[in-house]
Amino acid sequence: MVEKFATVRSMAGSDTRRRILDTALAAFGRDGYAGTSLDGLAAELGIRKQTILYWFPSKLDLFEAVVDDAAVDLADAFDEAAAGGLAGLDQVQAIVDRVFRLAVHRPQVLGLVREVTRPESPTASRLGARIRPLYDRARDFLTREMEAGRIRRSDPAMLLLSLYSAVVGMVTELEVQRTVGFEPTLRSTVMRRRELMRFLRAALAPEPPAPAGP
Amino acid sequence: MVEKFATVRSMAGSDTRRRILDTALAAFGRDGYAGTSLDGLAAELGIRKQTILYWFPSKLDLFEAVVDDAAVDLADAFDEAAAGGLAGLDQVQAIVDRVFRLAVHRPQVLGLVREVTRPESPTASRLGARIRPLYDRARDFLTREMEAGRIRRSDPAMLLLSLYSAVVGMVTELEVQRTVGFEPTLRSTVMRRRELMRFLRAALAPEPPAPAGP
DNA sequence: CGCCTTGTCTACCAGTTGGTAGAGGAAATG
DNA sequence: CATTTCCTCTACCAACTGGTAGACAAGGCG
Repeated sequence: MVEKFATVRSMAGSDTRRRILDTALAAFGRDGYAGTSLDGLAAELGIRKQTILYWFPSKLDLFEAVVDDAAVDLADAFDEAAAGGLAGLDQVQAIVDRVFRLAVHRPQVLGLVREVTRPESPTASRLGARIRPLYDRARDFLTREMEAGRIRRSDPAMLLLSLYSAVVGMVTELEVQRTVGFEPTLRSTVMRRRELMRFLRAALAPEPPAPAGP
Repeated sequence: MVEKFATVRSMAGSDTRRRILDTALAAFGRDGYAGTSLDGLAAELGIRKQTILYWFPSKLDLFEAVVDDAAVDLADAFDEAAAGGLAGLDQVQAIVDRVFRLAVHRPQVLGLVREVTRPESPTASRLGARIRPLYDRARDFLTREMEAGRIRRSDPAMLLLSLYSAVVGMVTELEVQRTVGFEPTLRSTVMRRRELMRFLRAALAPEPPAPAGP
């Protein structure tokens, strides 16, 4: 039992596989794991459920494949943002910009992040494991920059968690934002990003050299 | 058709209702709306599903009742935190402290917030509507404090969104935190709160009077 | 040509879903 | 006492769930 995809005998099949992955990403990200049914997914794709089960032996297998797929997108985004070799707040900004770009043209990925980080997610650890290297890199980066005095000193791991919460939240909590009157237009996204960056810059900037007393 | 609970003929019934609400809050917050089944809920409660459907005509009705119930808790928490009549960052801190306290002894409420703010939540607008007054108050507060020079000037609505994201994220993203090595102990919760407050204080503090050049 | 692999389909299945109908016990009310 | 109201239950149900079995068409290959 060797690779099913190495033998590219007919291209039709693996195209179906791709389409299933893409549609499933959107569905899982939108409706959650439990809220997504294979029948519904198949209907959306214009195929039968059994075709899905041909490509992915079970719903859980499909979900895991989707998660792995999305993890690649995320990792790519980070790699790309880190490639510039920037330092301090400029590097942070580059990453935030990149995440927002991802949120604009593949919002499903962020939706999935949200779904998969729920405590009872069926693959709680899976995206986590995929993301772990990114986390380590980010923490090392923060540690380094703190030592270089380009970022306010604090616990790097905790700071990273704050950063993560702020960014993912801002990008993800569409519904809150809608309730509160921000229509999710492209313009408002730009505004949100700019405002978030001001927020983060203020939060991260090292304290000014020597102010007054305590 | 008058109040069902005014006539306290036998207390047994309304106790059942309370128990259903509490257990359902935990279940919806943990597993989401779609991931929660009435049968499962009933089993957890040691009653039959039909008893649930006696008190709440449908699953959706139950969910809405749970949301309304949780909204009261949230509103109370905010009222209590705001009652001190503090100003500036101290008021912000009071609210964060209070939210963390809620997160410790009724974590389900925050889980539900997360579930209900999903774009496809069955009652997307419901908690939103309940929360709207809190939002308005908070924004007015920020606007006032900015004018008083106690909080860094920026778009109050956007700033509030950043704050919201950071706090709810920090309190909610348990799974991320676990993956990354923070066991959700009480001690780590205290640490998280302290670190978040340092983060927020830095982000919110008004810029120092007159620093050097750019 | 006949054979095998690949991909999609129809036909089913057992278990679960939210929900309906109504029996029956307990307690308050007349 | 009989009646009514409140509450929980048993017995169902149609629709949907994820998943299995296997038919069948299309193309590659000897």
